[in-house]
Amino acid sequence: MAEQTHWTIGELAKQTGMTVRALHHYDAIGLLVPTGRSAAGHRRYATQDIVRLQHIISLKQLGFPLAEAKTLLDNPDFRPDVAIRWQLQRVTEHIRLQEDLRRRLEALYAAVTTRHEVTVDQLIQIIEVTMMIDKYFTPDQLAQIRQQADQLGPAKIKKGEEEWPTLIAQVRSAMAQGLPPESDEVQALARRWQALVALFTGGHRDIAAALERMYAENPDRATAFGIEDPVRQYIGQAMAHSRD
Amino acid sequence: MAEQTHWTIGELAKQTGMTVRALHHYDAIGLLVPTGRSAAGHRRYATQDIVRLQHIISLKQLGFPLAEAKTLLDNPDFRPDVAIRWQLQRVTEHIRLQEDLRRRLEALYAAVTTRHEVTVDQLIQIIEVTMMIDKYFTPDQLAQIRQQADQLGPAKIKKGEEEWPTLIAQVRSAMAQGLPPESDEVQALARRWQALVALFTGGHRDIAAALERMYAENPDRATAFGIEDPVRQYIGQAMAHSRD
DNA sequence: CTTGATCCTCACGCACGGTCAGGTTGTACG
DNA sequence: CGTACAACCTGACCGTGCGTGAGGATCAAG
Repeated sequence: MAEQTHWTIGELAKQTGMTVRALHHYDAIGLLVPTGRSAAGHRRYATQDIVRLQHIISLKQLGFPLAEAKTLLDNPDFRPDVAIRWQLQRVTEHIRLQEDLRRRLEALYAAVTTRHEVTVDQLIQIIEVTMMIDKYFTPDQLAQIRQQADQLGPAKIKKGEEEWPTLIAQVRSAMAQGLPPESDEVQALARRWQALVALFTGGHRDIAAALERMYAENPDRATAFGIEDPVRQYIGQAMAHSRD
Repeated sequence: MAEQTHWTIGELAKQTGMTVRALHHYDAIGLLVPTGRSAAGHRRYATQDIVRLQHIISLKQLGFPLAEAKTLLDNPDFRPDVAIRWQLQRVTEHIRLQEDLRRRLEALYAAVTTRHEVTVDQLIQIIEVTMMIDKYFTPDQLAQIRQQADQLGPAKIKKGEEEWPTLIAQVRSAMAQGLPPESDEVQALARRWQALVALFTGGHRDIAAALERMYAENPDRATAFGIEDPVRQYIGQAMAHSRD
């Protein structure tokens, strides 16, 4: 019962869990060229080929590209620690990006499931809003906003949201009547406006500023919320006056 | 100064930050076919094309494949929440796999940097050991092992590791003398063996069992550590006897 | 009319094999 | 010795999302 000294490609595949096609590929790119061939051209793998294949599989499982596995295995004077650290950095960076993505998808999923029967157009709207939010607010600020929302609770949030249309209508009406921003009536509206903003921003000045910047730079979005540019500028002047 | 109503491919690319080549590609796969062409065959993009491109970019940033973006944009009656949840699952699963990878790479990096001047062959050895460890121990068990290592501190670990060769040599010598496993001398060795194992396993029976199984199923690895199969079986009998 | 920028259509390349297609060899059985 | 059937061979296209030319036509400005 002599030990087997060479194997066919199918035997090797079965032993190692690779596919025959993969081994063909490794042969084609010079990563694992079998030691011999039979008279009819069938690949014959010897012990050293098996060892090398094990090495290849190990490196592959660590996410190394095949080309780099080849480099490593062909130059024994390579610095493994450098290679590993490099690979580690690649993977870490990749994970960071994917986690950003997951956060966005989760925010999106939450936004979509609170409404029902969302159309694709609405979905795109929501995507663009969440993207924009990521652009204008820092992660810190987002965390503060969430915290403030938790403190308020759903009921108060709903009440606050419902107050907006009324307030905007009143501002628009004041503007139509030609009332100056400094007038007592408009100043009262400006105070209510600021209070409502503070309700959601938790009183953080920087968050309110980022919000203002977002609406200023994206008038379309503001209009979608009911605030046309003139309205925004009008109430902006009134609030600026009250700050003096 | 009339509003522009159509754009060339270059203008669109500059506006949206895409490359001309990408827009060619989207045209080729039918994802974004320009509304018109000039007499000479140059692509002319109209307003609705810009809107659609914005949508495409949004979906792409969420990691949707282009084919799926096409499906979504072409069937307005698609269920967005389903699509998002599906995408979320894909991303989550992907992150999980990448994190497994990172854990392995970190363990590997730690193992490599504690030695110096690691050759590729040694690297492969280490990779195979860490892979095997992941196979035989549950994450829980690995955490317990790490905890035990932290409790011991580097000095005691080193001392324990240095004790192994001596002990193995004594066992081998006892075996060569033909001492039965039940003899007092061998029983003493077995007790020291168990104590040494317990030092690293923190006394957890399941971890010791997994370790035993790992060595039993990978005699090569055991031999590399200095424990040939006969030695392992001999001391195994001695320990089994002492358990009765 | 010339020039330089922009546009067009092929067509290959990348990583890692999956998946046929069409043909040859190896091996076990009768 | 013939016949199956399994296993092997090479060659080629496919998917993902474009990058990167090649080689030629068109556009806008001077």
